[in-house]
Amino acid sequence: MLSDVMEDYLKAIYTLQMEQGPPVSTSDIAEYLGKTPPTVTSMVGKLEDRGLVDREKYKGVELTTEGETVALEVLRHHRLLEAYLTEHLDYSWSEVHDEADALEHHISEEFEKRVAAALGEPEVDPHGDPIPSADLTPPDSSGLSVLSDCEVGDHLVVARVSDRDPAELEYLSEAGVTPGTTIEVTDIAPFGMVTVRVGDGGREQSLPESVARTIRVRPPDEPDSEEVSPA
Amino acid sequence: MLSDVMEDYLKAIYTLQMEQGPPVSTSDIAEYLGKTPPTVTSMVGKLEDRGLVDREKYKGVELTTEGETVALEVLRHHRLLEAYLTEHLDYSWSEVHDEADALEHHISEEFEKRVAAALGEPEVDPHGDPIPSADLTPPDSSGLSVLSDCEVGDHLVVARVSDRDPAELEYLSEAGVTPGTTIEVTDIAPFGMVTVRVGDGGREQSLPESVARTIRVRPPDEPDSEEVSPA
DNA sequence: CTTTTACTTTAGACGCATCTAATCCGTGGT
DNA sequence: ACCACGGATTAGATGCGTCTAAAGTAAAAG
Repeated sequence: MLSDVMEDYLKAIYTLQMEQGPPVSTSDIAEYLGKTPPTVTSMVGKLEDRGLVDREKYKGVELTTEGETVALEVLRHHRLLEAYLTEHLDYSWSEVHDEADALEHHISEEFEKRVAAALGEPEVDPHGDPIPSADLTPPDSSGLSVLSDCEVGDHLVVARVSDRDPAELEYLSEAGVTPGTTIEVTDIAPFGMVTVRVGDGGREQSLPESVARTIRVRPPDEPDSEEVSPA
Repeated sequence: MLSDVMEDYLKAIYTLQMEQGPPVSTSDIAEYLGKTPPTVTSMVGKLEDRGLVDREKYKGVELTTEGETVALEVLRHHRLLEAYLTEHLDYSWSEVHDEADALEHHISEEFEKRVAAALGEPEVDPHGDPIPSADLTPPDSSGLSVLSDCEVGDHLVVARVSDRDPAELEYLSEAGVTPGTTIEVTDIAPFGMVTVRVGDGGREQSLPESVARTIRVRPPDEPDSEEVSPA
């Protein structure tokens, strides 16, 4: 049996691996989880003993296949819950993350099944993050770029936004920058401030670099026309 | 902040107080929670330090008003969850208890509100147990008797059944003995085996004393008819 | 009134997750 | 090559919740 805490570490390592690629450093995990580095070292040792991570001392850590499977299971719970809360309990985009974090370790397989069924086996959560399938094969995230890496004139579709900061989500929701929305980059100012035109003829919206960095985008569906519609 | 475990103890003490009246013994709590008596002594000491229980050494323990409020909050979560799972996620009567036990400590006040709203502010859970109101005033449970204390010829309405044993619930569900059902006691055999006629002209069903002891009944709605019940 | 018995509490230990303080790599700068 | 500095690990302590074994108490039985 794995503790909630271990699951949190595995989820954190998975997320950091997605963002930066392996290996993941002790201090990055510590910062992500709000723990001190010695605490992380100690926990990572236990995860290694259980075969959930591979580790090279003083270097970093990487999930084993088994560890990744656990992380995907937790992430599936998390994202199904986010979707369910949004869809059936009238939660807004920005409220679901903390609730899902609290519940994800405590739902049964049965609950997971029923929630997935009630939602019609969804493939993405409200933030655009892919929901791992029931068989826990790693979702494919290729073909996405980070908004802050794009260039003026790019026509894009918002694929995902980070679910970690409710204030940011509130802001993006106001701005109309939600998964599936078409945007055009109209300006990139100093310090990475990105200005985009939202929707087909919509308003312009400037996003600080710290926000643009957390937004993932993909090319529009029909690459040969001017502006296209989202998925 | 109270730990999950402390909440479990308070809930257990509350339940035992309802069943047996205060004070509640160390060993009863231990048995109810599946812990050893020394563990309970130790935990009860901590609850006392926090002002959640009153205790007299070697005698027993009783909830303070504050402790009772916490217990009612947890119970409200538990029973709302049971109702929600049954109503909206297609759970059966016998499956909901464990799931609710796992989730009751981890839902937010917001979640509680939305679930209650989705259900239309229900007053009882699927087992007939009263759901404490949002202001956490103690529910009134007077007017109920235990089926095993009733007599042959009594006409009764099933008010509540215990939610703790899924197998028993399965059995009662089969037997048609569910909250709201009218029954008539037709026989009481040695060792407390109670036989009842279920529904108006329905079949007869024998219930072992261990089961009859967990069923709470009330008199039928019109008290001026044939037979009425004991205290 | 004494003894037995059942139950409760104290004593002492353990594993988990965490921290602070101290020590230990490894690498980039000179 | 050397060394300094940033990041990682070890050392050691703490609080929680749990256990077993030993000691204590209260109430029933004699």
